Amino acid sequence: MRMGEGVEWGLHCCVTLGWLSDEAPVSIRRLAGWFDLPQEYLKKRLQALAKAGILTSSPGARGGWSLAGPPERITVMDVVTALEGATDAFRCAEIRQRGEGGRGAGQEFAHPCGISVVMRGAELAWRRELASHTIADLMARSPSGAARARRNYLSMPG
Amino acid sequence: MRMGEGVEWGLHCCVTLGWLSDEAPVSIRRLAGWFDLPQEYLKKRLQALAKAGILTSSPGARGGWSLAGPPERITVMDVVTALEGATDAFRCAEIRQRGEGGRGAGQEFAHPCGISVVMRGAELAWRRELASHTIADLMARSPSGAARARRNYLSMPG
DNA sequence: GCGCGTATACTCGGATAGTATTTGTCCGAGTACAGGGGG
DNA sequence: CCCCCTGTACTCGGACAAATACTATCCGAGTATACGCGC
Repeated sequence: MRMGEGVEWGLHCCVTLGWLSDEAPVSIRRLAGWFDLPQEYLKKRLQALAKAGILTSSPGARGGWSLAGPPERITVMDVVTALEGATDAFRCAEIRQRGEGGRGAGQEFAHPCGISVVMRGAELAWRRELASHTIADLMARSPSGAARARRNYLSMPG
Repeated sequence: MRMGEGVEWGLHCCVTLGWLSDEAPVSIRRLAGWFDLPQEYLKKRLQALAKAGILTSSPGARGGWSLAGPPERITVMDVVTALEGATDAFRCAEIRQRGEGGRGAGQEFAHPCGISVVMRGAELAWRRELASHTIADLMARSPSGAARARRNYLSMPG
């Protein structure tokens, strides 16, 4: 069970854009250059964030990406679900109903099976934890030099 | 981010074996038949559970699988980590240190980045939740008929 | 009855193939800005 | 001076290719039980 790399990319980009929210939008080229990421694929991930309403993109020259809202209102979970999808990691295939186990099925399967209940509960705890942190939190927690360095590089002309 | 199907299989098998712990070990053929699962692949997953010390297997005729310990002492998390590996779903690739961002690196990266801290915390909450439920819990929560039906089928000769 | 050989029913582990998902790249099209030339 | 036209720097979206998981199957080998056969 693995989470895509795009999540790390997306979160770092959100933090970065949070620091530069008072400036012009930042192009993919700049963001990819800062983190040394494949530009085209990063674009795809950011597009997913835009579709979820987390980022906005402006086309044309001097266009680029910026946060769609204040960093305090974007949670880590928002980013994760935008990039990884809203479906749970554990998907109950109801194997208890298949094969011989499902033959003489009575009321037996009216209730969801305990396994999926436990799994759902665990993912809920996970989501809750992710939802309790915002981009603003991440910005505040980062070393002070990081924001400055990024301003210099990413708002530099060229 | 998706969890392998083997987790559902493994948990159902553990519950089933818990119900049959007083009987002879159960063969793969029986288990696969009960849930209608691919026999050879199920075997692989159960072997992973055996390697983790959750199941024991006995070779030879009338051999098969059984729980290695009392169901109260096997947590759902034990099963999940045995099947999915112990590594976190989120793996921090430290992209903050790459590209232009890593050029003038000072003490900046001495502390782990806030993103991985948040992610780790969330997975911890997830694991904690999984660890709080045991196979015995799942057995108790299942409809009473299920245990009976399984005894009939799986301990039946042939 | 006892011992031996054989058939049977399992597991073990490696090798391999198929499929789905993730990651990465490419290209044509649209959009905004900037600058230059003609009116 | 103003308008249009073109070049440039972006994004959008689809199509495609590569890499990596995940799922599934196959096979030779080992091991314990069951059974029958000869002694």
